[in-house]
Amino acid sequence: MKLKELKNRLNEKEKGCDFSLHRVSRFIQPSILLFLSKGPSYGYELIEKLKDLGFHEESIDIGAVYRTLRKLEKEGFVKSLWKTSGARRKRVYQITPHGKTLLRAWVKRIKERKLALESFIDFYQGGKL
Amino acid sequence: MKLKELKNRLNEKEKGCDFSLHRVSRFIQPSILLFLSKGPSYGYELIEKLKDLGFHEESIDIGAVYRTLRKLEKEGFVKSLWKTSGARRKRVYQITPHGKTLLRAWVKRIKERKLALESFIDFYQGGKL
DNA sequence: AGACATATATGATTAAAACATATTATTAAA
DNA sequence: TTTAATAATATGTTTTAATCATATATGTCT
Repeated sequence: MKLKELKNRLNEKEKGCDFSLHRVSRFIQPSILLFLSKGPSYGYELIEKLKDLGFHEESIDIGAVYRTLRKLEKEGFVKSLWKTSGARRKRVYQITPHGKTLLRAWVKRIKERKLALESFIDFYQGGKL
Repeated sequence: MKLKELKNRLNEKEKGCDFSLHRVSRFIQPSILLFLSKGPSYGYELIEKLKDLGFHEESIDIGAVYRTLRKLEKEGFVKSLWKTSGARRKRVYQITPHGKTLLRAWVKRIKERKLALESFIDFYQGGKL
C-alpha cells in the first residue's frame, strides 16, 4: 500500500505542473522487443528490465506492459507459452522473425529520433539549424 | 491537391505496416517554445521551421500546430497579437517568462530521453545495461 | 480565370495513455 | 498464524491526444 500512495502523490505533482512530456508507454513496445531479442522472458521480468533501462518505477504502467505483450502476440511479433514448472506459473514470451524485423525498424527510427533530439539541444544551446 | 493525395497515400502505407512509432505531434510543443525563445514568430512560419528541424512535411499535422499555440497561450506560456500591417494578417506569438521556464524543463527531459535512446541503441548493438 | 501559396482554424473520429482495480499464489516476517 | 509483501497476469474506465478531414480568406503568379 505504501508504493501506491507514493505513486499517487507523484501523479498529483505532475498534474499541478501543467506539462506532461513524453510518457514511457510509447517506449514499452520497442523495449520489450529488444529484451526478447536477447532471450525469452515474461511480463514481470520485463518490467524489472525496464527499470534497468533507466525508467523509474512510477513511470511504468504495468497494465500497459501486459497489454502490449498480448497485442504483439496477436500480431505475430512474439509468441508465448505458459510455464508452470517453477514455483509460479508464468507466460513466457519469445520473439519471432517477424518481431525481429519490427525491432530493426524501431532501431532505425530511434536513431533518427536521437539525432532530432540532439539538434534540438544544440539549437537550444545556441547552435544553428 | 497534389500534396494531399501524396499525404493520403503515405498514410495508407503506414496503416498497412502495423507499427506506428512515435509521431511528431509530441514534439510540437517543445519545438514551438524553442523557436519562440529565439524570437517572435507565427503559425505558418513555425511550420516551416519544424521542417528545418528535420521533420518531413507529411508528418507535420498543421492543425496540431495551431491548436498547440492556442493551448500554450491559454496556459500563459506564450502570448499573441494580430499583426495586420504586412500583406497578410498573422497572429504573432511571443514566449513569456513562464514559457521559458517550461522550455528549460523540456530541455532537461529531452536530455534524459536522449540518454535513454542511446542506451537502447547500445544495448541493441550488444552492449550491457 | 485558375492554380498555388500564405495564413489560421475547427470538427469528428479513432487510438492511446493514464488511472484504477482484480485475482491468485507464494514467501517472509511480526 | 495471520498479516504483509512480493510475484505474476490481467482488464475496466476514463481522459487525453493523435489522426484525418475540412473550412475560410486573401494574395500572387501565369
